[in-house]
Amino acid sequence: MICTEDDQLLGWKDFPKGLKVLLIDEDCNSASVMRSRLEKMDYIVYSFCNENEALSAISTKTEYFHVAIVEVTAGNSDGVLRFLESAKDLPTIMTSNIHSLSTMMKCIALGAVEFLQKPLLDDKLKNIWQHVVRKQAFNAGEKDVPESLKPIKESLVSMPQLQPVKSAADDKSSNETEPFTSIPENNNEHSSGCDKYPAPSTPQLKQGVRSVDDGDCQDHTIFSTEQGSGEHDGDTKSVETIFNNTVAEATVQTSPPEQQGQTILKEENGSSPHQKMEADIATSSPSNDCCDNSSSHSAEPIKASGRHSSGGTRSNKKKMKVDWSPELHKKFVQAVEQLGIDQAIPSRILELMKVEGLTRHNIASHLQKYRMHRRQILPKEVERRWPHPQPRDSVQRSYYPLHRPIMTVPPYHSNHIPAAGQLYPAWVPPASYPNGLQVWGSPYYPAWQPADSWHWKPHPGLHADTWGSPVMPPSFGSYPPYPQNGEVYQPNGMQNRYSMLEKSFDLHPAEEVIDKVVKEAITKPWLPLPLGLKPPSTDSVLHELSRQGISTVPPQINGSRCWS
DNA sequence: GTTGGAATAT
DNA sequence: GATATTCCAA
Repeated sequence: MICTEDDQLLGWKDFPKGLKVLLIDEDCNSASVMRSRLEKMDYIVYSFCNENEALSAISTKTEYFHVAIVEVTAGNSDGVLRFLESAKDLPTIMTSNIHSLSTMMKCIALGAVEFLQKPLLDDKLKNIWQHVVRKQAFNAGEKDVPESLKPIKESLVSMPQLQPVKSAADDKSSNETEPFTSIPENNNEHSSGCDKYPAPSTPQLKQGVRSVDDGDCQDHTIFSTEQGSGEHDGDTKSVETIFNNTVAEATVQTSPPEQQGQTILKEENGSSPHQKMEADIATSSPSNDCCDNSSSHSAEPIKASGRHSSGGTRSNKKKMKVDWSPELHKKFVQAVEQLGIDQAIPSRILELMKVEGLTRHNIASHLQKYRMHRRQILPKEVERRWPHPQPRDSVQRSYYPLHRPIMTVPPYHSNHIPAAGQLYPAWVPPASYPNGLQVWGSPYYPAWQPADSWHWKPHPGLHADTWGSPVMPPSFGSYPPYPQNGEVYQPNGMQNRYSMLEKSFDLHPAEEVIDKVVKEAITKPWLPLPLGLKPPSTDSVLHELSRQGISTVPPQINGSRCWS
């Protein structure tokens, strides 16, 4: 998986055969045993009886060592520690019969890559090469990297696939046969059963890659928990936030200011783009000042949280959860108001909001909540303003413009869309807005209030005189106080013309309205004629139409589609 | 097939 | 409670 043909060790066939191991063991017998075991594994062993000899050999550079194995005894710990300090660049594995946590900690703290308790298993010895690869691959400078190992570093560093947890079987089946391809394999073993091969399991303070290992382990655990027993199928983009935080933290804490930690961190961030996005937005949102000009919205990613990235190549079933921050909600409200609440449908709201990543479904869901809030709040306001007895049902449904009486929208001006905040001043001055009308989100959105103060007529029939020319057909008086959906609200083509009509009635004389309607009918003869005019008005329209040469009208005009 | 809206699930 | 998802009608 992680290694391709190109990643092969150049000039190092059968790696790790020939790896040079510096062995320090004061016990000659133990040393010879260890040597023979290592040599069976095709390592080249240089054994020393004490640290000084070894350090001398290192300093004189008579030989290059890839890895050191140092026996720690009760009596030589000082020397061992000294060795560790002096040979920081050499991956050093401690072995010992003693079980002293403090000694282990000291060694590890001083840079030992691993502390192995004796007796040593073959597997552990066999895998010591991993420390070499790791050390070389993630060493800060290139200077210490043998030419033969540089390909390893490059391949490892550039390999986000290091993170995912895949089954060992996968790796084995798909990997090349090059020895170092077993790095992830071993890590997999490590992560899928963290103690199966404990060899490279010691926390490695000097090398960021350790956090990858740990991350693997944690990742696996957390991820499994998150996803259930099932199907994370190696999708690294699905890693939960907690995983990223954990890894990032571990990386930062354990990595020296070298590059490897940062590299890993980048990879982690990259594996969860939405998280970065969230962070970015979270910091930028307070400065959002787009409320002043609702028409100048610029596409803006949403702050979203969730376990999956929306941009993942894999089909993540779960969408990210939209966080309707005040700013986002403000945009929403502005869009709704800009559209006019009767035109505020998810798709249009979505267009106006211009928020990247937001979907129609998100809008619809939010709109649903929005309306519910309105539904809860408006009755109170309505009750306050219109203390007339009225059917409860009507009040409850009045939140929705389709059910409200006509004339709740500003005068129609051909293409003018009133800006938010300018919607209904003619009816109720802002000063008269009740303080108690702190509706959903209103603290954030002054422009919201007018929209909330729908001063619709609870009884159009009763108050028609108050609001200008009635627009109900003659039979309307016998109707329920509130037009049902599909009555006042004209579906399809009827809607525009009619809403235009209704929008015009409050301020425009009937004749002017008729003119508008006539013009509309002329320019868009395919649309049905509006209903809702009083007979004289309708007659006037029809007369004007015939005068203009339009003699036929859609059947709806005479039919009873809306009013019967 | 798309959309909006309500109901329901998470 | 907030949001996503599902269902259904248009």
